[in-house]
Amino acid sequence: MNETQQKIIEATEIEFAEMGYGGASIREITKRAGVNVAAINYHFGSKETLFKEMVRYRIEPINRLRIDMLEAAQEKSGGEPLPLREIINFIVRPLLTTLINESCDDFRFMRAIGKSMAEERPFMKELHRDILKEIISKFSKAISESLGNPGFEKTAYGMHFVSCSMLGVMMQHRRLQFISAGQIDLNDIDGLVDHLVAFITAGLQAVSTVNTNS
Amino acid sequence: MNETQQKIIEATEIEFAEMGYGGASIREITKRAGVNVAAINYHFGSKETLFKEMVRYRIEPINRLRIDMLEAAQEKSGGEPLPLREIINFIVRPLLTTLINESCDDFRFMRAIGKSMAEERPFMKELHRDILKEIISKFSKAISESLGNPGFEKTAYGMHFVSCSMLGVMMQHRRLQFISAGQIDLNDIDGLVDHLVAFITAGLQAVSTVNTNS
DNA sequence: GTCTATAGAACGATAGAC
DNA sequence: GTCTATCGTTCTATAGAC
Repeated sequence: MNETQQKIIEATEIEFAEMGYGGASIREITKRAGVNVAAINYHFGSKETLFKEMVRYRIEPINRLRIDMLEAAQEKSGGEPLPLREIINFIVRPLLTTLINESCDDFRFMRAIGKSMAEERPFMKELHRDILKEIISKFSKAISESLGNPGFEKTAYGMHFVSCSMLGVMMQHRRLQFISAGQIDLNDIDGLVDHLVAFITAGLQAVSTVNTNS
Repeated sequence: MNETQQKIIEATEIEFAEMGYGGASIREITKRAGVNVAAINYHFGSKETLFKEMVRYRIEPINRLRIDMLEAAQEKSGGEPLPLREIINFIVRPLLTTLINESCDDFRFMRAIGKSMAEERPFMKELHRDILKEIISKFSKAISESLGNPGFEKTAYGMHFVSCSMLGVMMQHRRLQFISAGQIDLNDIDGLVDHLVAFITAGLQAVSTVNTNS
């Protein structure tokens, strides 16, 4: 990827995070990137493929990291189920350490990826289904085993809430500053990861043992 | 609100849920509602005020319910802190029972409200700040007391994760069907509420006692 | 590979007839 | 209150000069 393409991707992230897919225009993106209007169609083919490229470009390294960490730990444990907290850490930490980057103080990586996951346009839903397939199957198996196979329904609710929490955290990150009256540093990755891992781990354990009266 | 306005609001919810604010056009909305293009500007003034009206129209009854339930329980307890699970139930149950309506099988209420909360346009952020002010202050006080006042940072992280989880659940509701391979009924409000309340309550308790090494 | 110019369609909003 | 017609703008995409 050359310098022009990098500048376009960066401008796309900002524009997408702020305006959504429908509100982001290639004219604004090229203006922000300081390149010509025709550059997007030349380098990426269309608005749609530009946004798909941008999402892949950010998500795929994260998922590779997650799977590597999970498989390394599984190999080391010799087939024994891993502690739940460790698995959740493999999901959360690569995401937040990659997407919160101090050199980018607007958190545009996070916000853009969050927006893309909330996007209902078919081409985006297909993209995410494709990107998340492997990670969902591997992690839900590991989590289910760690919880002692609590059953299909509880595992499904649990996995759902895990992904919902992370989506919310990505989309709403800057609200932490508002909600904490400025006392929490948005760049404190370890603080956020530690608290979020604790939240999700305990939540998941509770879901797997919830007593439904039905 | 007359019949024409109702039809416009309903069409706006669908269009907004699927396309976002930037992608939704008043032409598509009026076409879907079966009314004339000029009807939106006549009845609502502009695209912006139409979307604001729609959000208020759905959220305000929910927040009134939540606050009534909280204050009734507080009066009954005579100033004693309420059990955490009960408070979380007051936040979650009115939201999901109001937004999941069997007569509306596309879950457009939920998805539209979720999208509106993820919207970064200033007029939407202001609207939500205004709508959520009272509820955040009352519930964060109740939650903090119920947890034994764990300190500012932990309360802030906790409240943040509560709202993030609910936002994700609103936006991603239909993924439950995919993630459960069709085994979970999307209209099973009690099942969803029971599991989500368990998840959030346990998560919040864990956050309030997390041991950060910093 | 980068530009200008423009085609062709869709946009929000409104004026004015009925 | 509801319509048609239309203004002025902006959109994605591309053709063709350099």
